[in-house]
Amino acid sequence: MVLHSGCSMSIPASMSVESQLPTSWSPHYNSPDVSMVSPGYASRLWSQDLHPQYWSKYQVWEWLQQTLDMHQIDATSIPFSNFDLDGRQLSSMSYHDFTHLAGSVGPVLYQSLTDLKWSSQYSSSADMFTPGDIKTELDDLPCSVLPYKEEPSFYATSEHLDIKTQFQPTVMTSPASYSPDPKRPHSRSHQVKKHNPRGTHLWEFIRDILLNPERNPGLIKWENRSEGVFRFLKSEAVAQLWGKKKNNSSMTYEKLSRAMRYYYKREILERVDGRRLVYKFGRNARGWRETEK
DNA sequence: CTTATGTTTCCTGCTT
DNA sequence: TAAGCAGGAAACATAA
Repeated sequence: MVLHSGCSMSIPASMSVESQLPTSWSPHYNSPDVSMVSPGYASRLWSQDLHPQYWSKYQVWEWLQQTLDMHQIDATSIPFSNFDLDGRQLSSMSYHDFTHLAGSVGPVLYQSLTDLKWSSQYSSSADMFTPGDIKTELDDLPCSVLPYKEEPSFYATSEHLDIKTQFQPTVMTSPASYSPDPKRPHSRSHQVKKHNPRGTHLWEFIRDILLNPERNPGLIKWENRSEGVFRFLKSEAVAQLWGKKKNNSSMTYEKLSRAMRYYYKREILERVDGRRLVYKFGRNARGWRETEK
């Protein structure tokens, strides 16, 4: 466990699925209401109005996830551990720092951040934004106090992605059109997938859990990492988690699995017969490989 | 308002 | 027997 020490799950042997969930997941948003605006896909953009300077580590991490997603870059392409930073630290990084920490993906991240810094200056009434003296400790609240209730949306993945991803200058196979700017309609030379609220489709949700063994111990497990075969260990718990994300408390594995089966036709998943709770990523699922292509 | 997409919900029947 | 798996149908939610 690399998590905040105070958050160990001290739950009795068998309990409701609720308690099996990684309750340590308690990102804290400064604007509580934001997450409720659109129930389904809450927190569309980690508070657009909040200058990156004030992000917590969690928010930095979430920005990373979303930016990679937006650019269709495999999440394992960069060593997340290099980004265990809060907004203040992140904001002080130079272009060079980014390329150093994220290789070829660095420029994309740098651009994205620069854009966010810029736009947030105008969208928020932030008169301040004095570099250097802000302390973002939102991240370290005792999680026990927080009711596992209406968290923002991304508990599936975590900051401490301690994947074996050695820092490899993985050059994206695709020209990776470096056109950041996730928010401005113009200047998007990159066709963002249609109808994808923010990279939160079921299969992506599952994938992200898989990529975060530390945050989600025992929910889903790789059966064959290189082949993309995985198995649900706590099917109902995963379903509850999914339901929580979609603000649907009546989600069950039965229903979740129906949605999973629809992926066969789209080749996002491949059929694995004979083995219960086992699925396999198909050719149209991206971002799950250790080293993409 | 209309559509397409991506589920969500329910169900019948079969397999482990 | 319980828990999964297969899909068809139809309802829904969201985004464009």
